[in-house]
Amino acid sequence: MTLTNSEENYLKAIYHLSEAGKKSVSTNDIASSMKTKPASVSDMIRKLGAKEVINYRKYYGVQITEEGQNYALQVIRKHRLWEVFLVDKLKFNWDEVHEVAEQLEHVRSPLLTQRLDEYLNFPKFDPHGDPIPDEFGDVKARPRISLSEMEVDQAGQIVAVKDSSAAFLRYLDKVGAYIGARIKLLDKVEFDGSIEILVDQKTLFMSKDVASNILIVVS
Amino acid sequence: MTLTNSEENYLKAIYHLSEAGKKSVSTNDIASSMKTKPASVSDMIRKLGAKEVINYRKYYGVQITEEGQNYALQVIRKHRLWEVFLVDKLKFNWDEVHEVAEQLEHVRSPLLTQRLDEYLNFPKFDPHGDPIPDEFGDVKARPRISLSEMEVDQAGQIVAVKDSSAAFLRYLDKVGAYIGARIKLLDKVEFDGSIEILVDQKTLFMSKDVASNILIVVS
DNA sequence: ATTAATTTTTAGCTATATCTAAATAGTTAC
DNA sequence: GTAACTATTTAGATATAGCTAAAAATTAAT
Ligand SMILES: [Mn+2]
Ligand SMILES: [Mn+2]
Ligand SMILES: [Mn+2]
Ligand SMILES: [Mn+2]
Repeated sequence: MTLTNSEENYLKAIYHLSEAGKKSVSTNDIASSMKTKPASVSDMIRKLGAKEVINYRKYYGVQITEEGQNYALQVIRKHRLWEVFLVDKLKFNWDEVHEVAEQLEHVRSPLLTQRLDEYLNFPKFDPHGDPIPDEFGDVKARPRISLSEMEVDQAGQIVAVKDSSAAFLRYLDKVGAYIGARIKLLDKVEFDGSIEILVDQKTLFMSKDVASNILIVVS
Repeated sequence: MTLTNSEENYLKAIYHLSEAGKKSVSTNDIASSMKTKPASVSDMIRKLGAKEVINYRKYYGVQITEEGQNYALQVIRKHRLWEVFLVDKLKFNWDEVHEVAEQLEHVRSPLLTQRLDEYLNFPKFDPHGDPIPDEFGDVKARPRISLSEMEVDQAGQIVAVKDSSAAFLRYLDKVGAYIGARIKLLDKVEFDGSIEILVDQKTLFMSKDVASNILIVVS
């Protein structure tokens, strides 16, 4: 069973919105995440339903099937492996990789995916800290919380970002926040949720909005 | 100006059939080279004409324009760079790369192409011996003749193959012919054009059909 | 110079992927 | 429990890319 590039993009969006198959997903949510119109989504989910990668009951949203999850995970695997390739081998900055990976993830060649994985030394995480599914679709899950959920005096390590947009990532570069950095929450302003953290002997202030897009493993 | 993937594939075919813009190309030739029908080609060349990458006069075939040649050369450049990547870095055999490169050549990212070129150390030829255009579309041309055109006792070096099909390349692997091999023509059968050559102290017999798909620089 | 053969184009159909506008189903508020 | 609002689907367009069958133009043969 094969999907078109566009079908793969929709399926991937549905997988992410469903939080790995846990929730059902609405037409409007798919439309806004894909930047298309609800009418286009209605057409597409009918097709994805026919191909049995989602269960679709008119007016009641969609659930991704087991088969759909496996398919989505293979696309995500390719996306993240290419991102690692671009950063590790071609010296792309982490804010330059997403769009290119959006294209590369659709290249169809199981041999290519396997060899790329090998060449990159079987990486477990992409440049944004997201886990890379293995060839069977298995993902190493870590218990992560967002920086905005931490308590004052708690320490931990930045392990991922929720937002992979160039604007956000360049801001993190500028202030000196990066995947792997050890941090400690120094202060939290109750009024607006903005925080003060310690990173590499430096004090950093950030808004709640920024903090909520940084993921931490507490330790 | 951007072309769709399908338009890029047609333009590349037209470029190759025209021998780098030297000849005009017929609808039927494009159709057979693209494995589509003449009716589909008529539609496509009308579109390519509108985008001014070819000159098209109904019933009189097409000529690729200057702009069309530059565009085609950039696609060819990407195709061949990816082939080098697959063979040099991912240990693909030379008969496994063409189909994958057909997909990768359409990835749109000037930065990717430039960095890939750099990463591969600015290769001048692909795994089949075809020259890789530089970023300006300039190609290093070498005076090559086919093995079937050589004279008895002439010596030279295999520099490229005309046919990149897996079947042909695996046959060459089996008999021990490869790009870079020094050869000498020992004998030629007038009746059917079949030949006998010396490669690495070994004598090899091959049909005219095979010999005409092997390109030589005489020396 | 006609006629015949070949090549090319056009007409009309299918499939994908998108859109806007209109219709309809479902949900919420009173 | 009906009215109002919101979400979703359907209808009808447009654009791409392919096909077959029929028409038209070019080229070749007599
Ligand atoms: Mn990404
Ligand atoms: Mn994509
Ligand atoms: Mn291609
Ligand atoms: Mn090649």
